[in-house]
Amino acid sequence: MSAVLSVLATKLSGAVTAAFGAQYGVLDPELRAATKPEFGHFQTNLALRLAKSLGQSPRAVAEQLVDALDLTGVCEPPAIAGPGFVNLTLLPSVLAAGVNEPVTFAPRGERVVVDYSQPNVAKQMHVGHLRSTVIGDALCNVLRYVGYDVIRQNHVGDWGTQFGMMVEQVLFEGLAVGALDIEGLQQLYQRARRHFDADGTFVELSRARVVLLQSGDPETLAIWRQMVEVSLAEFDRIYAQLGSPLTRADVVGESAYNDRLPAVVDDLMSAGLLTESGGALCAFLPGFAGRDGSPLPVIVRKSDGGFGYSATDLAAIRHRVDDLQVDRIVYVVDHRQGLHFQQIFALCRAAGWLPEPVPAEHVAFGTVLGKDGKPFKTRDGDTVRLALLLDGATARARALLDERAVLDESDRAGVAAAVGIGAIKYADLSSDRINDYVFDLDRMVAMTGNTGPYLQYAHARLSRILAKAGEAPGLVTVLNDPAEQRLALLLTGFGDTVVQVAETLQPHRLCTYLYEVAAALSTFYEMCPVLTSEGEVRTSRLALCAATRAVLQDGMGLLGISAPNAM
RNA sequence: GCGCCCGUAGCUCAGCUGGAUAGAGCGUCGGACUUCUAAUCCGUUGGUCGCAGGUUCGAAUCCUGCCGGGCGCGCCA
Repeated sequence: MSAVLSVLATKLSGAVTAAFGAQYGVLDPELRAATKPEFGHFQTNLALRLAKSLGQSPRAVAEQLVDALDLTGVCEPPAIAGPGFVNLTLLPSVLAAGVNEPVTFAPRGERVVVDYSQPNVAKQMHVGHLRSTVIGDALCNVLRYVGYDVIRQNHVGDWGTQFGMMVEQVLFEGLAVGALDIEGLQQLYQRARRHFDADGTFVELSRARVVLLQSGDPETLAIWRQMVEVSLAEFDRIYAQLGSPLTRADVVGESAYNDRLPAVVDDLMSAGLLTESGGALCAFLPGFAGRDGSPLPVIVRKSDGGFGYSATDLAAIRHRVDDLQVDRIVYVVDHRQGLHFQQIFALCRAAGWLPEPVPAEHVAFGTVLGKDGKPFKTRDGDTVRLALLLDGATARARALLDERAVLDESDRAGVAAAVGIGAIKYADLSSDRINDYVFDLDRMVAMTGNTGPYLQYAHARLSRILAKAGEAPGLVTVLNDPAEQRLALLLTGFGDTVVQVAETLQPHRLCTYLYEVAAALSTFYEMCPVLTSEGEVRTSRLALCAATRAVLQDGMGLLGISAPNAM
């Protein structure tokens, strides 16, 4: 809570205690942003809440509350309105102090793992990975900002039966894997798949090859490593283009847990949590039922003796809790895996691997759709390559920059990338992640309304003003114009908004907030001349510009969107 | 069949965890550039919050039941 809000909350609680007794003073002061500008800055609904237990009318309660409330030096005299709302309006000086006060968070001494992006070796990254990566980056930034020690984990799909098949196909073709690119790998996979479906002998060889891989056969591992390397190199390029901080150091693929899988089975077995069913080792947990009402298993070890993805996820949780000592685990994975994570979390709790105080959260997100309302694919039904989408957005941004011709040629490429990529990211982040959304470049790059470019434009305007002013900004002291007050009030809410995002893991709340700031800035920009104003007003407005620019820059930074100084 | 999610203006979405006459953008229509970048701003238009009950001072928000849509439900991840 911002300093201003906590002062108000304390005063309100004090007034309630004084007027009605200590038993009511502990209530949530119900401080909310005013619903309309004419109602002031904040409102409290305490009087309505208290009316019943006190056996008095809400307005009578409100009057007593206001009588007991001393807000001298903080607010205008409080006003009672409607059925019993108490409206509070901060003094301009208090509002100014709130803007001047920097937002800082002390380290929490808590560690969080964020598991996200999760592309698959030998497959092109697609829009699903885009969502996970963009949302995951934003959440990492926000969590770190509010004081968490953040560990990124990219749980790359680099292990499993398909690699036995692929290695076998490589040997069959006598292929030099290192010479392939990601597209070549994907085609190799498809050839292997067809081979596997058509040739029984190849099936046997593939299965044997999986065993060789998992038991560490040098030749098999060498080929597998080359496939991983080709894929990681491609992921590195995409992350760089996307502006994601993910690196090789964050990659902890499924293969990393291979050595720990037997222990997962052994320990579950000792704990009496495993049942043999159809040759597979399964955990049946209360509350999970399948299609016909029969118990739904978590398959920990498959009937062929291999480990499934559940075993890997279980091992990962143990590693994170025991070795990384985390206090919170976050998975940014599409919503279709909701049931899977419920089962994994429940099993870990049952096994005692995931202590009660450590929350494990599935940050679910919806599907990216094409304009036809179906999952986003090419006309041929293939997944759309991420690199091409990013190029497309950047090209459109470039076309707009060329048209406007405000930037030098040499600056346009960099800004076009920032704007194009920013547009895609913002479109992904700005509505509640649980919703599906339609990938429509036209709309994203239209750059009008609630879009990334709108925020960037506001920031660029501020950068220009501050550069032209040519002086270090001072402090906000004068807030007379309604446009100034509106902007200042919004700026004081930055810290609270970021905290909310850290709690709910919903980045769109930050988007909504930043859009409101940018819109308020635009109005201020129209109504209040800065450079041509004089004296203290000019100084104060410059400071307000600097504060707004800082919030926009920090906020976009948290979203993973860069803010050019001109566009 | 069971479970999770979604349903708010013509379209795309918010709605701060129960508060005032439900808000933005796009679109429509009408204004504002010799003035800090008009990728902007100001005004206008537009809703039976899927439907029906319930809870209470008060419901888009919480509960129940329906309707419509998406997704998931044993060896893929």
